[in-house]
Amino acid sequence: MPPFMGHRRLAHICKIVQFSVHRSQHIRAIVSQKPFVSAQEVAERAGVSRSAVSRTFTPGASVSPETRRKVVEAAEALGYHVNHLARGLMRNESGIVCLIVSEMGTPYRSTLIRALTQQLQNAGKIAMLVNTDRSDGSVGLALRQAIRYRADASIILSGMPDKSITQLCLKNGQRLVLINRDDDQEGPFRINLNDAVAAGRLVTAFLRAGCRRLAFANSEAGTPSLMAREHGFVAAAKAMGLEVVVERYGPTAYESGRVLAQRLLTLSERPDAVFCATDLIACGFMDAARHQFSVSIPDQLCVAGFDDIEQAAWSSYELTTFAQPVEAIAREAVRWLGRVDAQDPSARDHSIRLDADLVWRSSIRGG
Amino acid sequence: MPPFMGHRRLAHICKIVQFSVHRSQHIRAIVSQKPFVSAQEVAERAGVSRSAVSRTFTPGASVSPETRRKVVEAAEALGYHVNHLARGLMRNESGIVCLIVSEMGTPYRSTLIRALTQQLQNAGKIAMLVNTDRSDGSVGLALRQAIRYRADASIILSGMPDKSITQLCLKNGQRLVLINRDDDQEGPFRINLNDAVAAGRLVTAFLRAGCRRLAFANSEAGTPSLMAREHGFVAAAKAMGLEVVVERYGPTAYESGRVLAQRLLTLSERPDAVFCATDLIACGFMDAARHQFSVSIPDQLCVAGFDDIEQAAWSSYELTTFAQPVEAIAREAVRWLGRVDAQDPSARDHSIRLDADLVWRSSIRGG
DNA sequence: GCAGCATTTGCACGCGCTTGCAACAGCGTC
DNA sequence: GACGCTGTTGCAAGCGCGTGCAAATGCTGC
Repeated sequence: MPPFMGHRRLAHICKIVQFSVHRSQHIRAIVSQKPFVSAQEVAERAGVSRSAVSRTFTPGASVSPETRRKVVEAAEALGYHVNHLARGLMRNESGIVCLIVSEMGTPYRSTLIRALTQQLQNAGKIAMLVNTDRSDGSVGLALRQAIRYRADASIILSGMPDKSITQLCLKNGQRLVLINRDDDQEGPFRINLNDAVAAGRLVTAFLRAGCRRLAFANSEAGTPSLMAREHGFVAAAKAMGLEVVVERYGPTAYESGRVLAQRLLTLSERPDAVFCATDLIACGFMDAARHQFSVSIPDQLCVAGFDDIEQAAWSSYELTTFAQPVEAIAREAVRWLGRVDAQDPSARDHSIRLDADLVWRSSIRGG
Repeated sequence: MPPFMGHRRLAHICKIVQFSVHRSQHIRAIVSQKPFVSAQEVAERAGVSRSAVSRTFTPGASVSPETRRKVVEAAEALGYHVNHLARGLMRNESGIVCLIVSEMGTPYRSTLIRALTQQLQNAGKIAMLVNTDRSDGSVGLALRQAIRYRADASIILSGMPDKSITQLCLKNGQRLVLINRDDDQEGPFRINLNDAVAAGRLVTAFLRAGCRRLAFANSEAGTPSLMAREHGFVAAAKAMGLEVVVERYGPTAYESGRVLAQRLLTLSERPDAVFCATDLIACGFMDAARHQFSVSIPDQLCVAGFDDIEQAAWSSYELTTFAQPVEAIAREAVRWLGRVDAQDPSARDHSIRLDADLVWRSSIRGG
């Protein structure tokens, strides 16, 4: 059985010909040159040893200005680029950080991805993106993929890994960051928001606007952060002596907001204030409320959301909402990765909570 | 000067101790175990040679069922994962595909990224994400990064690389895919839409709705695809004997749509049909038209967009628009990558055009 | 029992890179 | 002039893996 051989591999063999002659004679005819230039070739051209080349491209290594100049010159001429695969192999540090995320088409997720890639690049790292929209065990699969590529760390934006997989990662020297995955696992670095606190503050805002019949519109996803918002809201309302009508439906999306509006606005006692677990839900809710039930916002109904996606600021919505501190989240995540590289022993298990500031717009009276 | 040494490297040295004894005595005290298990260890545990392990994880290699079983068992127990860095080094094929994109927070871009990552994963590849929001030469930088990681290919969703950089990539054996970057460069695979044709069809739609005073709202980005829409629209209108008022402003974003509305709706001869180069622009335009100028859509003004982002379907907009065939784009891109892997010689330079279907919603009368 | 064959296995080399070590060059000092 | 010191360079080992080749193994048929 002829062994598999990609064409790029073939190209490469042209060099092996020095050692085993009888191969490659017909092969040489097919492909003329090997695709990448190696440090070896740069070294030859510059008239120095291969290690000199290596050192030239290693910050902090000891090279004389003269050799460096010769090397850089040769590298430039040949179009040489350090092979990060090989470098990662030696250094045992690939510079790759794996981003594990589902529903990356949604506004909040994509904004976070943008911020993370940006910050990672600033820190000299590079993002690898794994889509986990498919099956449910896919976070585990994604982490395995990360391990295969020897990613220095994985940042999980959606879903939850099994504890066993988490352990596998940590044992393999992978750093793990969980964003908004409120969890008690030891080991990973956890970034969360003060969801409950924020939600609580909103009750006062609603009261001040004169609302009395509060409702909470949630999805059925049951994510810890979504549930924290719900519980925080309900608890704070109860503390004020108010009941909250809680409705949950479907995925965390626009369409669900519409359905939730249908349910909540057809109640005999129609709510006059709704806190939607997410801006996306809020947009759907507002659209249905206005166009289907002719409810005037904020006159007859006050609405708030969470995330502060771009659309919340659009003048069709003018949604009062809590802003995800996206930049701060990304900064903290990347900063932790850097810190851990420096000093391992402590600081392994860590967790922070950030605040989500309320952004006032006109979907709530007063303000 | 003490050479730089990451902690993970230190961990590794614990094995070297077998060869050079006098090192690492104090090091061993610091870190106890090396992070990753290698094929060597699996081989030892399974009682076979290292090559047997390698072959077990190489599809199509010759291994007896018995050895395979032993190897898989040992690998499972040890938590072994093939090192794709090393594999990529040998095979000269990393499995990495680089996605180069700016403004990845916008709906259209993020949807495309989602589709691409999904398809790539299905094809056994993995996406590396490079954010080029920063400087302007950053596409070149991004491509260099792709070369450093020996990505099998780069897919460019935004910006345009210099011809020199393109050549560098191709010379280095990198495949290149340009999406919606209408260009005449040889070498890269180019996926484009029939922008002009689509834009032309819209003129008829506007006429059928009884519109006579046409306008085109564009950004100042000057992207080939945006300009193609503009020119296609203007040309088709001219063929019908109609002039088009063209206005351009700012980046391709919601805010620009608002400004464009301000400009176009304050004209003495106010247009009764506007084609916005992008859905995002259209949303801004509609919002300003309605809330600022109290224009009723579609009664007094017909609006169309391009992309069919999720928000276009929201009931605040109900925007008639051209759908980017996102899934088809992703499929074609990935398919081409696969094809090229198989047979290099021909098919290097290739280009396809896909159709953008018109999605009818209520922002144009009739339909 | 042995030649002939197909299948499996181990050896050894090399992918491109980093880095410890030793050798070496240059230079000031006693 | 010998010595020590600092800064630079080449050597060679090795990161974890794939794979050609040859040796080994198992099997069939005479």
